[in-house]
Amino acid sequence: MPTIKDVAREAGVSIATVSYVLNKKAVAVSPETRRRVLEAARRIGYRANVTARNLRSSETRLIGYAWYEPPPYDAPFGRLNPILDWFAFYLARSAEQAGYHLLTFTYPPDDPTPTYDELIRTGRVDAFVLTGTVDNDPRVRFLLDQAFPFVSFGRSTEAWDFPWVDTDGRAGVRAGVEYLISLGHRRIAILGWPEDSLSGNFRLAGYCDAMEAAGLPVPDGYVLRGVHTEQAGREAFARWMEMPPHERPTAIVTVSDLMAIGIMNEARRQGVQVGRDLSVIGFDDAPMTEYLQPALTTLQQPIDEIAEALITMLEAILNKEPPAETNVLMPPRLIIRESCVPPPEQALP
Amino acid sequence: MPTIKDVAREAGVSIATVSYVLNKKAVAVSPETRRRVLEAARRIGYRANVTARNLRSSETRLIGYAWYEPPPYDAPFGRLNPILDWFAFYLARSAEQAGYHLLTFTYPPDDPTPTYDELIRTGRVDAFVLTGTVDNDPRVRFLLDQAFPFVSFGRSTEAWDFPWVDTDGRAGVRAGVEYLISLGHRRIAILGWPEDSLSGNFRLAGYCDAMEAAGLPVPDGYVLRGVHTEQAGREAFARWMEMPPHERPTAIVTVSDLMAIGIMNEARRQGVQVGRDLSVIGFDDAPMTEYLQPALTTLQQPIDEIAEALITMLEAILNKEPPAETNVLMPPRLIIRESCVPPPEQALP
DNA sequence: CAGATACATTATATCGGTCGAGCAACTATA
DNA sequence: TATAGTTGCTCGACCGATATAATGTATCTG
Repeated sequence: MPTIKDVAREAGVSIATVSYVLNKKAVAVSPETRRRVLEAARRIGYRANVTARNLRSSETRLIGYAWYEPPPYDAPFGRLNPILDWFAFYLARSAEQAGYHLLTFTYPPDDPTPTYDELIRTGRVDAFVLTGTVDNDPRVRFLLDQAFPFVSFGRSTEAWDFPWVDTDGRAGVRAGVEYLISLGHRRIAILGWPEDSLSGNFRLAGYCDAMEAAGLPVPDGYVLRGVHTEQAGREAFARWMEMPPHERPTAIVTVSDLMAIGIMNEARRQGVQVGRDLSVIGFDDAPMTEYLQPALTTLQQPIDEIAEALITMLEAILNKEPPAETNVLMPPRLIIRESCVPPPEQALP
Repeated sequence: MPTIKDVAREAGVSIATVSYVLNKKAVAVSPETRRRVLEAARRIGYRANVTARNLRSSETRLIGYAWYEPPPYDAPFGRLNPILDWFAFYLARSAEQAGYHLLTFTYPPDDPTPTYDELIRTGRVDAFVLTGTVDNDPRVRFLLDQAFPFVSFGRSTEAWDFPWVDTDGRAGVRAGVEYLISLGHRRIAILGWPEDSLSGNFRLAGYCDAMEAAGLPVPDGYVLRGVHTEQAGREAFARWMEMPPHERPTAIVTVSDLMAIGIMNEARRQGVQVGRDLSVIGFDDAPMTEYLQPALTTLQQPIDEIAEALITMLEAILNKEPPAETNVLMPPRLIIRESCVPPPEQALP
């Protein structure tokens, strides 16, 4: 590969001049010299070596992004992560527009900090983007502690002040419930995540908002919680079916497509036809959900916009400018498909 | 961050000695000095700066891996890429074990070479891993031309000699068809990809292998082709339903889960019950396919092993050792679920 | 015409490592 | 005892950029 020396020799100037011309800094260079340098650089196909540049400027122009460690390959429910693959794509693209690249790495799920620590100490990256943050997240704690630049897709412990962008699950679920209400539903139930799930609780709050605003009752048993599995969806549906017909929900909101699928599957097994007798809303717009029978109405996270907002935020931080905003909520998009219909005349069979 | 100078000062030796100790090179260092250096490095938490090391050794320890450019976010069928997200994870993990990291980047789908060229010329990466290679792939051509190190998940033009690992789609589909034959099927059809698809043709060849080996006829109309959409699956099924009942296939093999879903959806629409009246096999084991009704029997690509094999290959290439093998086929795993059953007594309704 | 000023360009230190060459001090050999 | 070889460590070039300080040259001023 040609170096700056080759360009200098070719153009008959010093390497400093070449550097000035190519970096268009505020140093006077005669038009003739500039032309000669540019021409020489073009001719020999010169491109500045990033490693050398990075060493000099003590940066890397690399943003660390960790994959989730998936459960063992054949674990049930293990291979469902419908959002993050695309998120990484949009993140990479936004980063490139800002002159950065993504360095993707993995870490053992039990203890992430040594991996982050090593990347910091060896000067591998300039910053991190976190995903899937939870309450009391050890990565957030560690990076805050180290005062190392990062942004996060997702919130964490409320008292911690750090830059994040998150899907507004509360507003999203609220919009979903309002949509059901607009279809005529009054008996709407929700299947959430366990109580220790931050985002699960936000989404649940959105349900409560909408029900309260519409003056609809939330009877005992309408709010169920379960882990992120298809099985949990089946079980929740079975529980609702145990209620007397005139008390059963006519519509169900969930916090994930996977759980919505469980509900749909169990409903079919029990002879309840989703999209006719029952309405269901998922969350995530996972691949394939549009091909379910009926196609699933769901809340799509605006991961493209989230990625862009995160990079904008990170850029400001790395340039030591004050970021415009450091806590951004993005409303999900309600993707209307076939699984929601007006409630049937009489209660469920 | 502490540098090698800090360690040298702390230990009372020269930076060269520190370097020798820490890199355990074959240079004589007294046990006492070694101890002092190690102790000093430990005490101040020294880790060698990778940028400096890389500049000196003119390498980056980074492997470039490009994402597919997905179609616009809301394009139909656009967000289906069930394999590559996990592949990237396994690739990153294998790379880390070999002392490398993954640099992920994107490129405009119409012209990938400038992006690859830029990464090469700026010395951003040491090598590339390609995925989704096609016949006459411009990236393969370009990298071969530049003699830049790379390995590929997937084959390309047969005459080109380059290192690749691929799923043995032929063996996989053959195994799938043999499984159907073992269930008692004799009228087995296949839905493949258009003729210009390399992997589609390999998979089709596996179908022919199995049918021929079992002495089963392949009547006109049993081999259909279509693009990678759910719609293509629906259309293929409709075509088969136009055949006289006693000629219709009792089992269908496909080259992708998405097309299998199309077949299942159209079958349901026409009152044919998959998993009772008809057997269907997919390809990929996409997320969610296990929750379809019936759960889809499919061929799972061993992407974890493929990623590992690719990195092993690449490591040898980068160390300028002759790689053990440069063309490796990995058989897919047949994931048996509910969509395949013995053929019904009489022909399809 | 000396001296100041602006402009254009170059020399060189620097970033933080690696590694070949070289130098003491000590041991082995003739 | 002189020479050669070994061991243990240091010096300094080098990787390829960037940026500061210095230098050379032309122009302007008094």
